[in-house]
Amino acid sequence: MSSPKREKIADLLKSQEVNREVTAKGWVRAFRSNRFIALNDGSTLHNVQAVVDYENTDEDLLKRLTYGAAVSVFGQLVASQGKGQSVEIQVSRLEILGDCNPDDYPLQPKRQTMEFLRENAHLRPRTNTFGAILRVRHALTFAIHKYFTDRGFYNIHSPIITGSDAEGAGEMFRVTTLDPQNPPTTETGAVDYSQDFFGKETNLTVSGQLEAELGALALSQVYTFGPTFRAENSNTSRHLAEFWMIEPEVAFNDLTDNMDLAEDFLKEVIRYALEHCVDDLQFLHDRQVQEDARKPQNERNPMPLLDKLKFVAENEFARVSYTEAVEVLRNSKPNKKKKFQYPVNEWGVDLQSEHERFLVEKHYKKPVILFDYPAKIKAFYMRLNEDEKTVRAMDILFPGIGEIVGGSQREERYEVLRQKIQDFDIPEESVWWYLDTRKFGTVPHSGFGLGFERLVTFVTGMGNIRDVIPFPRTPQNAEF
RNA sequence: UCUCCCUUAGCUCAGUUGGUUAGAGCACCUGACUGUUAAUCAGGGUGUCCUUGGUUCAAGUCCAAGAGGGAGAGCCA
Repeated sequence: MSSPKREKIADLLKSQEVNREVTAKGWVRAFRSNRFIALNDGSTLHNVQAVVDYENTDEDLLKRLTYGAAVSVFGQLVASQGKGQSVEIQVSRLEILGDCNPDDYPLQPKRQTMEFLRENAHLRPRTNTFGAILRVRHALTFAIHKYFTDRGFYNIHSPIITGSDAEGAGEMFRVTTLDPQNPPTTETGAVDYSQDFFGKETNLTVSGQLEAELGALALSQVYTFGPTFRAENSNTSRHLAEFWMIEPEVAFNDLTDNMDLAEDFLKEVIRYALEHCVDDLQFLHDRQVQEDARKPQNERNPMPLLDKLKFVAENEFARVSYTEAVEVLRNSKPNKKKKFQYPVNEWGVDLQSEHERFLVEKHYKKPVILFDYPAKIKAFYMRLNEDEKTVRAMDILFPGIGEIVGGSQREERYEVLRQKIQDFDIPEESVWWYLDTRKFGTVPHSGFGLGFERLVTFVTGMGNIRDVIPFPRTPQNAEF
């Protein structure tokens, strides 16, 4: 007798058509009363209840229905007699696909810390929390591609191995095939990279922006969505050594257009998640409320997850120039009472985390777009303003996350850019191709970078960025 | 890289002023019960108290160094 084709549990639970034979496969989440299997296959947060006729089932088989075991059930999909679910499967045939010895299995049907689950990153997708995160992460990935596709952007695949080290975005990982024990050397004793695979020094990319600009100056509207690598020794809940970045770049856009795009984009993908991840976000919302209840008042989230997401999706972001922000900070209570570790006294200082948090969480109480930063504290490629002191840069600051987007209008004037490259001590020959775009048919253009994991952290309400990527890469940790 | 905090059973945690034999819940094992929803009830403790050294009559507890983890800072997305 052949069983019907396996159906996803998400589909079975939605099914209006009962009293038919179905097959479900998944992992046991609970086995209650020697009778009820809570079965999960990751297609949804929810489990399907499979009811076993224990009186007519081999006792040894029932013993193998342990937490984590993989099973296949075949039987009638019927309306449930119990209260917790509308449908269930009356099992007529049960097969253990893979045993799971509970003595050795690290996961348990109870609260486990995210730190512990991180050490079991190979198994944590099987937990409710991590399953929900992975499904939301996927939905956001799709929403991003959809957003840009719907608006006529083209996805550009920027290189992962790069010969350019001019981006200035951070420390880079060297890519080489030379023998680390005994590399070829030049006459001066330095490593001779001309004998390396690419005939020069190469690194993993820290940003696809410069390449995206090349695309935008031909296709007008492009975006990258790829992995980036930073060898910074950053040990925080907001940094990864390997993360995914979205970098749209639009020809003919000025800084205001850029801010409009970034704000609309963020709201739209958050709305998409709210609409398409109802169960998972509700679960993460409840989870956060429970976690908050364990914390002291001052460490709790000021707004529960779903309210926070709706608030961001529905309200205008505050747009504040750097100059205004410095004024606000200078006259702020914590500054006057010397509560800031870094007091704000003069125009030109870089804003610290504590200042950004004050602006977002205390003063404006909503996402803030800061723009027109002092040229001295920003990258070489940003468009110099008429005051010659500020550049057309913008950062979007989110509550709890800090900087989620950093972007700018790019310097499109050849001579000005060339001067900036000199001022920043960047060897001109390493960016000749970038300068070429300003020599041949240059136009004003703008773009921004969004750290994907920071977005996922925000949308899922997780406290640590290492818990929104399947296998986090951080200093001293590349397990799995 | 800097500052602070943590490390006790498989997991989540308690452990008083340094004082006898190391504690709970969950998980697990044994049994009972069986339409349960974190099932329930009875019984069972499974331990290199992170490591090393020190103080002390006595260290899970105090001190020092190291390892691992976390939070914050810097850098940034």
